[in-house]
Amino acid sequence: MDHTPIACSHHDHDHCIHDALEAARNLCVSRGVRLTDLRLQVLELIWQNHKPLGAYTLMEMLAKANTRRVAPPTVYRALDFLLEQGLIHRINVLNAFIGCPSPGTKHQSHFLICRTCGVAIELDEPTLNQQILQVAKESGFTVETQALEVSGLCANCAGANT
Amino acid sequence: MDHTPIACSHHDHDHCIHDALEAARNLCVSRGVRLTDLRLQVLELIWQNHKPLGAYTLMEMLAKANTRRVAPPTVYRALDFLLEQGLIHRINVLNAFIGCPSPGTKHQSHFLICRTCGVAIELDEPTLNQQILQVAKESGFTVETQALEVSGLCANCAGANT
DNA sequence: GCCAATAGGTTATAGAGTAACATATCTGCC
DNA sequence: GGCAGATATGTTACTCTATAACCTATTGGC
Ligand SMILES: [Zn+2]
Ligand SMILES: [Zn+2]
Ligand SMILES: [Zn+2]
Ligand SMILES: [Zn+2]
Repeated sequence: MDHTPIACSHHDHDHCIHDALEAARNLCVSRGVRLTDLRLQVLELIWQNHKPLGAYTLMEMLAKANTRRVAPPTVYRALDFLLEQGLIHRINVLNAFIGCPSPGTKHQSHFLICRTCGVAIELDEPTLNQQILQVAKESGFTVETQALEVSGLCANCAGANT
Repeated sequence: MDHTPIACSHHDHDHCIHDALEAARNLCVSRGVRLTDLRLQVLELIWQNHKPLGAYTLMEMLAKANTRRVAPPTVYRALDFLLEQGLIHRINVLNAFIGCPSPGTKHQSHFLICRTCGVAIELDEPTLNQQILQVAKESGFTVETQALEVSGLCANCAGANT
């Protein structure tokens, strides 16, 4: 069974970017929130590839793209907005941010993270979510957010070593 | 079904501390590594309760306990040692560290974290681990480490609100 | 006792994130 | 259009977390 994630495959990534920005625009319109130039630009930079980017990396990228310098609070506010709207996720173990391929649908933050190439693959496994909720319930715990961060080697990078 | 975790129950916590330090001593002896005064003291401080503590909080506690000031690298080196030996876990979402109740047995880092009282409950659910490995395998991903951090309200804190 | 290895001390700095306040931009209303 | 309140961004300064680099002390085998 070969379910190689798109992030690890050769693919038309312009398509990923386009879809993500389109979905973001639609969501923000439907919610009546403002996807400003800055927010859109940060989202676009995050989607440059399937690897999580740190806030300060994004700052540098913004500085190069914009000529103008951007201070930390500016980029963090944009990131906060994108997080609130579910357009990106935060990868705690990396202090970094990555675009969500399915914003709008309520879901948790479950990732496979390759330590070699840096790709982060978002999982969509309702049964995993269910089992986590079940385990928490047995301890009388009320779940608000989940973060599953699995680190290791993606299919490409594991294959390269054999 | 009431499986209230020990961390959320009234319990003889001296017993928790004693067991943890005893287990640590035994493990380090059997592995031929040195559980120095500093490392033991840091581990003991971490075990003061069932709440993750930050490195700088530990530094302050050390300073008070020791009279001598301790600089960041000192405490981080002790933490690195304890992490390597599996005596503590790192809670990424909090940038904090917590004692492991079952060191020596190879296992992953799965926690329920209460946002109100700060308690972190370590899960021991082999089936959850298995399911995560299965999901990763389907993506061709080689798992090295897992970090599941579920945030919400523990049984005590959820109950207090009703 | 001596040497190599390991652990800890010290200083400085990098990296991540926020508080507080000023300015600009947008939106709805007159 | 012009105004007022709300929202968004700019700016400065700072806190918290973590590590690099180098030096000294301690340990354990020979
Ligand atoms: Zn893509
Ligand atoms: Zn990879
Ligand atoms: Zn206890
Ligand atoms: Zn609680």
